[in-house]
Amino acid sequence: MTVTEVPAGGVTISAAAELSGLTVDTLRYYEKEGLSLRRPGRSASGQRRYTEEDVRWLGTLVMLRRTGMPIRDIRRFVDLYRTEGSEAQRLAILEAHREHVLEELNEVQTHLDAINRKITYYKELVNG
Amino acid sequence: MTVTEVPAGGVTISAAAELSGLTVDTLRYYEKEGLSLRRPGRSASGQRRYTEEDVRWLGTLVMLRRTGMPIRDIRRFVDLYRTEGSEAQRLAILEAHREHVLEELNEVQTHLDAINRKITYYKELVNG
DNA sequence: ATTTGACCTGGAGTGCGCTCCAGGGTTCAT
DNA sequence: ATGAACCCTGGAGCGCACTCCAGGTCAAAT
Repeated sequence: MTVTEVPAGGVTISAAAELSGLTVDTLRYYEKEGLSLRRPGRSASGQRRYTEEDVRWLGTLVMLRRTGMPIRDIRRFVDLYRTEGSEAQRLAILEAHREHVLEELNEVQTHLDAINRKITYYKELVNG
Repeated sequence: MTVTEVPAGGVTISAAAELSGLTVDTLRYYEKEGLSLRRPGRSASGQRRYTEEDVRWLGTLVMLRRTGMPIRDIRRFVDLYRTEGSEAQRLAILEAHREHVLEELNEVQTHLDAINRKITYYKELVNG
């Protein structure tokens, strides 16, 4: 099932979880924390139904989380998303976040270089 | 003060903290958690004195932590370090960790690409 | 009719990695 | 010799991001 295969009536929370790579619990947690762009609709009996757009938004949340943005900051971003004419601010947040991620990557890369040197050293020690 | 400027008698915990980029509390915490290669020596009055080697080891800890290795795994690594003839196992752990870090970097890079696309989109929206 | 299984809510619990604190001793410049 | 600044220990506390649980509703299959 790909994200484009969301039926008209929307999918259940467990399907949305699978599509997004999150867990059912995490989806409900994110919603509680105000990270949903809009609360997903509900079936007649009160169960969540995620539209394609909802599922795409989950992808955005994953993108931000997995690059290390804290929940608190994502909430600020989402709040802007709900505000008309906030495009410039959203852009600013994304650019600041990108800088942050690049610094992170840089630092990790530096430490990775050190790990590689250590590996080379051990390889010579063990095999050489 | 660089790592090569550690005097013969060793430096205090606060100096070691500055040299390693960790906090005094973290140094004591790591020691408690068994991450010290050897417990640092003590002054006559019982204060820790870090030698140059101690400080270099802190650098190794930082390298592993900042690339995401959990305390628990680092402890296993340190235990091997204290075991003679464990070089092959140490190498294996480092290589496994490198793979893990590379996967991490890859995933973050993928999400970063998505962020960049979003930034481009907003830039056109805002300026264009 | 009842069993199964997915869903619901509110709230408690967990694991991690620190971080802080109380209460006490030591070192050092003035 | 006194006050500020540093160090010690054991243990409590914290922030984060989930994760789990109890107790309940509901729909569909048997």
